[in-house]
Amino acid sequence: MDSRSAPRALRGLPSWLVSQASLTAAGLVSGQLSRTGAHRWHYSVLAALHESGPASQAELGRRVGLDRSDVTAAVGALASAGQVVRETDPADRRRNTVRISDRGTERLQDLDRLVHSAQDQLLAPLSPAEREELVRLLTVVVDHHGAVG
Amino acid sequence: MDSRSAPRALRGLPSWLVSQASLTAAGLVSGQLSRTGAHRWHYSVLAALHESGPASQAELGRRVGLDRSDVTAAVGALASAGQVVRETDPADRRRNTVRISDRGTERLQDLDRLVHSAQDQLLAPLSPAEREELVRLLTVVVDHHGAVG
DNA sequence: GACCAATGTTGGCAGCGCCAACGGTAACCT
DNA sequence: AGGTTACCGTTGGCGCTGCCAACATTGGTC
Repeated sequence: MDSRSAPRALRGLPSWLVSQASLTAAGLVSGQLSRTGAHRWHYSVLAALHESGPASQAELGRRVGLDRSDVTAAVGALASAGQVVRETDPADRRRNTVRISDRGTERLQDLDRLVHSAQDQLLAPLSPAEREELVRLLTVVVDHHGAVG
Repeated sequence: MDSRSAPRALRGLPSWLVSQASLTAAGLVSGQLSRTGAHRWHYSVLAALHESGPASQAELGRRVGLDRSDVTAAVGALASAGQVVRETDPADRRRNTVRISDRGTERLQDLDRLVHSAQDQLLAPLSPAEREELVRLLTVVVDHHGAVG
């Protein structure tokens, strides 16, 4: 589609713009990650583990905004690939403690490069100052609804 | 989820922010529209027809960024509800000319109110100037990829 | 001990964007 | 005229996402 031909009623709509932007963003990120056969939650989960340390699956889901059921699948896949270790927490046998492995850390660095290059593609038409401002505004919006709604 | 607890690696990612924002935006819009049993493409299609006049389904799809197959379903539903009239173009019998009906125009006004109130909810934490700037930045990004990619 | 809450897992659902294929129609071109 | 190419609408399907319901297990609470 040539988005510039879209109705002004849509083009002026923040929800429509953000949805279109999200679509192209997802395409760019997936495009980059697919070069190594990775998916988006791959990166999210590894990044969360690397940054905030081991966690239960439920906790992990809260961090990155994934449903428990989806975390189960994600962690399962990562564990099969040896990028993550899953063992039941002896202190609370309901929990599975998940921690990132060395291989997972290496993997994360690869994905990091790919994801960031996708960001450059996405924000290509914006100046550095504009990119910063966009991130700021989106953060305000997301935080507001993450906390309130 | 409390998005403020998300890993900084994700929180700083434009693609992640835009995806989260899109998700809440879609939720807000759907929430509003669901009060009248409408969907998002309902509004898109009616708005496009109202603004740019009758069009074939393919043309309609190009305008609002919908696949031909999805336009078929959307127009079908709108036609059953009497909000749109679909008749084969005598000048080119491949085409279905779709035009908005009076009932469709009324309907559009209702949806317009609902959609705009959802925008207010979405942008609640932003000042008018910030809202304008966000729309501008998103428009630049969307236009760039709509034209290039 | 009885009750409630949290966890992980499985299975399913709906929306969205996308693609493939088909039959019907139109335009082009030699 | 015929053949090729391209467009159109329709149907059916696929994959990804986010979500919810159920269940069994385990922990905490009264």
